[in-house]
Amino acid sequence: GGSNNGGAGLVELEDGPRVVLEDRELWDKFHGLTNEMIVTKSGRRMFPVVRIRISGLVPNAMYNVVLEFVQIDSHRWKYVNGEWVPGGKAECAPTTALYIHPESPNFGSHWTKDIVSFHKVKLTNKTNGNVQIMLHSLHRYEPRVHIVRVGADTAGSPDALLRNSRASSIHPLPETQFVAVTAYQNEEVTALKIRYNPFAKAFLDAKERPGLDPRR
Amino acid sequence: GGSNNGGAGLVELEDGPRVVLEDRELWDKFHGLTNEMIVTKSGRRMFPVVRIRISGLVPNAMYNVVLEFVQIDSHRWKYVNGEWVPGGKAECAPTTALYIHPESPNFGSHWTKDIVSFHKVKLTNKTNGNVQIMLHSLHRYEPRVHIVRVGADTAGSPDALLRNSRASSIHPLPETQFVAVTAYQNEEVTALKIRYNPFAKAFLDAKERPGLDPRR
DNA sequence: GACCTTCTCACCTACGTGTTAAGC
DNA sequence: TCGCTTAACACGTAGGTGAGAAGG
Repeated sequence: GGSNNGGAGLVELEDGPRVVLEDRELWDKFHGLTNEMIVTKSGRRMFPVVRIRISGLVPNAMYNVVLEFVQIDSHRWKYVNGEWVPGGKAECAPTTALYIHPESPNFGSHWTKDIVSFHKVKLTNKTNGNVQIMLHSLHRYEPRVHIVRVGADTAGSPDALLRNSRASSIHPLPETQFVAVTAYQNEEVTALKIRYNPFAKAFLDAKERPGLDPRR
Repeated sequence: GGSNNGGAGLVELEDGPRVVLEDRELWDKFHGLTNEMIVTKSGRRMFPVVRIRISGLVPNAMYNVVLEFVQIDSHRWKYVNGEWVPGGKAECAPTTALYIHPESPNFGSHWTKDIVSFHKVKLTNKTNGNVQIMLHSLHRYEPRVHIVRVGADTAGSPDALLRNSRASSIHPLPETQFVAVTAYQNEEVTALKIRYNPFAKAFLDAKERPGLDPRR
């Protein structure tokens, strides 16, 4: 802690966990277009991947790190004439979707020593009994990170852990907001996904090679 | 606990963690031939995979689960005329190799709710700075499982954790003993590896299809 | 030469992409 | 019809096999 240091020129002015989003430039590219994330029955990974740098934890204390998906509003959205517009009232109640980082629980020193990546989280539109995140297609979401202190005698469901708010901090990631879709609507978003996601390289080749590739 | 129950017909007669090896039939096939495990510079997975079922943990307590590779004797071994025979004295001091299960640390309830698999452990003969297990080729090893109780204020190196033996239990897995090799010596071992490891299916096809495959 | 190690290779497993056509 | 969802598909990434040739 450092809040009672008398303010002697310290950079850290606040106590408690701090979270910084990685790949900000990439996220901003998508956010500027209104980002979309595919949801499928079997679950789809996110791209870009939510990756964060954490600091301000007690090294020897134990924490869970949780990614939450908050439904931003109660509207259903439509993509018409190149822009997203709100439709009627939402037909479904906003649900809380929680993804516990698979390295949880772990020591503060573990979470802060390296970038924490949520590349394994999968988004779905079906209520699988799995560990996947169920979202409503054509609704908007904002990912948030929760850092929850746990002890060797603290157990219970993820929800119970989050409600124990005295030992929990919340870190919104507004740059990672997105609309859940079953198929991409904005072709500029599709182009960005293909350009930067290595798993979509097959489609990048088809579009970029003619004219740019000096081979042959 | 159950050691002071007066022996009223209970199955569990002892306190503390219990470990049972999975895939016993498969392991016994290899053990009967004297099992071999490949070591490479970049690290090689084990096959069969060490998979265990754990019980007898305190659900809300925190544990590390560790796989240790104990050099059985100080001899160097040779494969001559179809059998393994001890050579001269060992030229290298027996080392202790520890692999902390990647889900560590975790609650007792986590470790006991499902099979714990060590499929990601990699064996090497080079001192990489990595998390890989360094073994001496042509020496014999016995894998052992350590279950180490840890608290939110317990930190330190893996070795330090193991030496804190008051909160640690050791579970030898004699059926998983093997000779570390850079190339298989016993062709019967090779045949078993090909037969049961899905990643070696290419070689299974080449050997089993002619005469057995009704296609064509 | 005999023995052991290293490297490259074809051939797998496993699964992450957007596309496309069909379904509703 | 139109809008949205689903499933099959081709084509990638990523990496686990023993074989076999080459090296020491």
